[in-house]
Amino acid sequence: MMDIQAKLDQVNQQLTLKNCKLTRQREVIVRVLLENERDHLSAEEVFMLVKGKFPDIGLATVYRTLELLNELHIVVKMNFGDGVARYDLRDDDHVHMHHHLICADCGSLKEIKEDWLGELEHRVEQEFGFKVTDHRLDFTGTHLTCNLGDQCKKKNKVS
Amino acid sequence: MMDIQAKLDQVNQQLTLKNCKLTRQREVIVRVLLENERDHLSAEEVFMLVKGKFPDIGLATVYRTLELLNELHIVVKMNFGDGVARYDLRDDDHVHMHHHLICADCGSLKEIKEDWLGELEHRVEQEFGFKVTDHRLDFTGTHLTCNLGDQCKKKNKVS
DNA sequence: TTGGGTGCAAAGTGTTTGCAATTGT
DNA sequence: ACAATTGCAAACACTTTGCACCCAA
Repeated sequence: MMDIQAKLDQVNQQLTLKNCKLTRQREVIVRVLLENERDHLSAEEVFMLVKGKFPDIGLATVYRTLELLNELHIVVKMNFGDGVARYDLRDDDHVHMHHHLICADCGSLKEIKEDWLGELEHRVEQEFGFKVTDHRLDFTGTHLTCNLGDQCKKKNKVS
Repeated sequence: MMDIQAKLDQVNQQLTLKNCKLTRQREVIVRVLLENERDHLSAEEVFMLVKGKFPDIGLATVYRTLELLNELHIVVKMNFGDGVARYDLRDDDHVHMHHHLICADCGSLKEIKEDWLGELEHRVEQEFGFKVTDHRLDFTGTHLTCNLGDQCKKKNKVS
């Protein structure tokens, strides 16, 4: 996990390359993403969190910034099928997406940080002449110790 | 691949269990899905195709039917991140979803019918105490022989 | 016959866009 | 200074819902 200033410098550098500016709004958004690396925040959630630090921000700015950060490969835009896009800061050392365990009972989401697909990607390249640049692997099911209750997000259940 | 009447009977049987009726609209929708098993149709696409055989159908009926068929596990509802849900008739012999190759150049989508994840699912169960009931595996990249042109759907490109 | 199903139009989502005002470099 | 960026509101695209009428069992 990088420290905040280093990350901001890195972001600023990438923005500059694209003739873009590091505004206060964008800075706050990056900070919020950094402070919530564990979650997969939706634009609306980012908006709420950012509003705490910068009340005048508009939702459109959040969408525009997240889209921009996605193009710069600073965040990954994901979609778990619940109708909202979710955004994650991209690790520098992990080119590939993490895998996910989605609990059908409580809707919770766990990340697996390892990359389990190296071999399969090789196989795809061999058998199908398809050069893989990214992948996505989600498992749906139930974790046996599912603690329904406070954390239960059944309403947000995927698919 | 089942014949049409057999599939309709099977659907009818499942509908009956849920106190639902096999209406003409529902029958036409199932026929359309059966005739386009290779594609991953969106609701709108199903609507267009159904309209050819049953011009008076309403879009809402298509959505309601696809949702119903999804609940009955007759179709799978998928989401490739392009903002539309897509629906596929579920194979009887393949419990799990197929895997997908999504070409970043032309947006085309190829299916891999094999299940490559048996071992990984076992590992998830062991290491995380998570019972997998379904999964999803998509690879993004480019196929070397990408024929841009007629088939190019870049506009619909995922993510 | 009657409860489930339908079409239509209106209402909901989540997201994008046009524009005048504002801001970072 | 001036292009990039912002907030707002309106526009969008996809999907869901309320309701009076309709039809399959």
